[in-house]
Amino acid sequence: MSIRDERKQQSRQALLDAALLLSTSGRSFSTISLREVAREAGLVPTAFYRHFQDMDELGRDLVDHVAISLHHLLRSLREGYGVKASSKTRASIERFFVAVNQTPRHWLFLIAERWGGSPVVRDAIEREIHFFVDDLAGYFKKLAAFEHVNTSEDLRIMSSIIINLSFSWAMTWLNLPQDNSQVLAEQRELLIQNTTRQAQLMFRGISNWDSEASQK
Amino acid sequence: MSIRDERKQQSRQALLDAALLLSTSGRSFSTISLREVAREAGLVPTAFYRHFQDMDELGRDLVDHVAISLHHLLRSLREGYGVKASSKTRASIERFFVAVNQTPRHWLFLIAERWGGSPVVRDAIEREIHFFVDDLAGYFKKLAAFEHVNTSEDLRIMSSIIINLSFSWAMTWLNLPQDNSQVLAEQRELLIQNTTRQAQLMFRGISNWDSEASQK
DNA sequence: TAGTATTGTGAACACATGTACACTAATATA
DNA sequence: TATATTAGTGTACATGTGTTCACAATACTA
Repeated sequence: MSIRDERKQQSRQALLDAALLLSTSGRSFSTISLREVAREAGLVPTAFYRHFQDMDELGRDLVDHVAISLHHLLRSLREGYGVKASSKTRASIERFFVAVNQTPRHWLFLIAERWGGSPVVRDAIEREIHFFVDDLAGYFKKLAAFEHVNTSEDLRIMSSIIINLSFSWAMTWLNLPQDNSQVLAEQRELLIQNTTRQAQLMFRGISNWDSEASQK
Repeated sequence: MSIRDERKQQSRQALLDAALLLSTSGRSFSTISLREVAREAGLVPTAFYRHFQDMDELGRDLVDHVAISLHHLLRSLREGYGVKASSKTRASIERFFVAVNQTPRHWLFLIAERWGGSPVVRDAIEREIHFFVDDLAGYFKKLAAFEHVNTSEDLRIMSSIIINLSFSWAMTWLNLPQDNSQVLAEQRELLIQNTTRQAQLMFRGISNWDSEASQK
């Protein structure tokens, strides 16, 4: 890559980072302005147009960026799961929250903007979530615990439940008070227990599933 | 109530209605302006201040308004459920979607703004959802299907799963294309089937729940 | 090395916003 | 009936916005 292209990529990334930062610091994507993003990225407002046509295009690309990152993270989460097989549910939940802590702003952005104020971003996110659901369903297909689930439609349904619920979990986790006091540790422990039981309930439903009986 | 107070209430309500309308027409609460709200309500911008100190206060009151409405609706949903007892899941889901259709903007507002751009509104909504969860858990306690669930903590967990999932359901429902073509009818049918199975999976988990075994 | 392409700059614009202030018209109170 | 309250009005101002345009500086290309 040429020197010029490389620097352009840097500026571009600075704009994306700035937008992510601003839209996950108590406000939302649709409330931040082009000028703010440029300022945060250390650029003059007009330079924005050298990289994106408008905030919509920035939003779309940001969704792409975030979705790819989360996709990789989710896959690595699974692999970790594969090793210990169907060990303790609690351990899986803990690993999930660690993953959320790794890139909190990505989660915040994707989940908050899923129903947020920008139609363009909303649509882009909904598409990505669809991919997530399909991907997870495909993973389930290869898992022993799901052998008794006959149709791939049922697998998609389970995948979709888990993804939607995990979004609620992630947001509740990220909404815990910021200070790292004793209170936080207690609340985290409580939330982990709570979430673990939710997951256990899910798995009870799955292992007792009967594709034929619930057909109608 | 005096004539003056009555008219004041009317204007106040007009402002609340305008805010709800604007923030559920493709945009979000944090992107609408005080002037827009006043305009939509048929008032001059400065008249806004006769009713609310700022948009934050309007937002808080709007959450109150919406939460009360949904609370009543949910309770009436339950009563309808009580009659037919644990009849078909599908019928319950259908009644749920009918309820969503009854006040779509209330659902849109509450769910979208739950993680939206206004901290004030976010907090107010989180509080209300907490009440919803407690309320539903209290209802479960009296239900035969939940007799085997020992701790009220477990009841709250189930309640919380169902509420979070139902929000996803409502949003997916409301996101279906607007035109009332043949396509819409098909997509609705598909979504109803899909959602019904999700609910059935939940109930499988609940009826096979064992409070002791999952304790740790 | 000379000329071209492109990233970033600075000034300027028309416009929308939140809010302050003095004012009007109608209702409430004495 | 005379006076006091108050919901709604109209003007005004400082500020932030998206976008345009001509320009500067630097990396690419012939």
